[in-house]
Amino acid sequence: MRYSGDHKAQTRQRIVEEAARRFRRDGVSATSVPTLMKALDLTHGGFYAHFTSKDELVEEALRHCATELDAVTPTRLGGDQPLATFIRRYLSKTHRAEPAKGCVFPTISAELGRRGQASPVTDEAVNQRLAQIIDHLDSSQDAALVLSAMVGALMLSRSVVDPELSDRLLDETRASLLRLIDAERPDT
Amino acid sequence: MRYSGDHKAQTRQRIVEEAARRFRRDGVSATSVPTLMKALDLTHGGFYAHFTSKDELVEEALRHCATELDAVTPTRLGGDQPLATFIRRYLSKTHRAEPAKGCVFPTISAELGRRGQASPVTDEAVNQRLAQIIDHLDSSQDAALVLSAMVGALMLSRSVVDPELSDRLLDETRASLLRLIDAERPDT
DNA sequence: TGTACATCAGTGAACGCGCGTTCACTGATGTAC
DNA sequence: TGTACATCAGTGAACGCGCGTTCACTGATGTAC
Repeated sequence: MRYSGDHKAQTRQRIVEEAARRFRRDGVSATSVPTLMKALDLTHGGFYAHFTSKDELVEEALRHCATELDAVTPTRLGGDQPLATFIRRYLSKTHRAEPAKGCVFPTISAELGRRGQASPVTDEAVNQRLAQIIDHLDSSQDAALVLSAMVGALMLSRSVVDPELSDRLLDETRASLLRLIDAERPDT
Repeated sequence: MRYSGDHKAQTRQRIVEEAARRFRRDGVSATSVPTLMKALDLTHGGFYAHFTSKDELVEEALRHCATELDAVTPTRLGGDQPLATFIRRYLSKTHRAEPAKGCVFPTISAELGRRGQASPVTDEAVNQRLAQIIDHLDSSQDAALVLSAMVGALMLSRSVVDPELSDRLLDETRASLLRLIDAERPDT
């Protein structure tokens, strides 16, 4: 079949978006090319009309995740209200329940840390995004703490079996962070 | 060949320990039974004289990791000195460099969170250990924050490509945490 | 003490399976006339 | 406007590979006599 105009570009985009969802939900190595394509009602062979390898898709999907993050990240820190809102959204039960739509770091950072040795995936985009977030938060001295705690709490709350412990990790970390950033800016 | 006494138990223990190392270094699914056995100068077939399945080994290795944690975890919080020491050790460059010997949470929590759906691995031991740590820290109100931040910072510092950013995550989070727990106990 | 036998930890070929990737192909549609 | 042809996104059988697991086996050593 021949399709016209931007049909191919659209398909490519659908693959990237579905991959970005699945990489976050199931992990990179647990997401196979055949399964991914089937989910889009395509066959696995067609994949290589769009990407030269799975690794190329990984890079592109990570870039997509990093870009998507813009939507959730506070781009300006004009006061602590946006930061507090960011923390509340990040450490929400909605975010915990939907890793596929959420932040990349809690789901695939550990896997990416290992990929470095095995396969040469350049996760430049993700790294840059991480640096950017820290810089944005940097008006506060505790940027690294705030980021690390959010990522850690979300990851742990997802991995824990006991629902009570899971809630506790989420709720207590959120409360502590909000208290912390409030103490830092008592005048606003 | 026939071996006597506790030879079999010793081999089993060697398998568990090597698995615990590799699961943390490479991840659970990236560690194969044949590779694991080869590392111990054994053949893959013999594995099933010790375990009924890889999943059984996963459970046992996680139990092993949880127990090992005792060595690094502050068992008593008689003052903030032990907690401060714990934080310094946890967020050290040594710990960052050696995931195989370190804490389980930063390396396989994300993977375990997903395993829940796919395969029925009961990571009870790991869960209990997590709850215990929080309870130990609980004399401070920020137990969940402290734990989440340490786990998150270590994971992120390992996954990041830029060494400067990696150091920054480790150093700034450590500094923030030490400042935080110091502020909480100004009298000690 | 010396010999015959039973044990069973460990061996390695073989299984079915899904992976990433290749490749000859198909056939609906855009384009040329 | 109508027809012939070229295009190329997507198809699906096939590849080599490593996985988890099975199983008939081996052979050094403990035990019985």
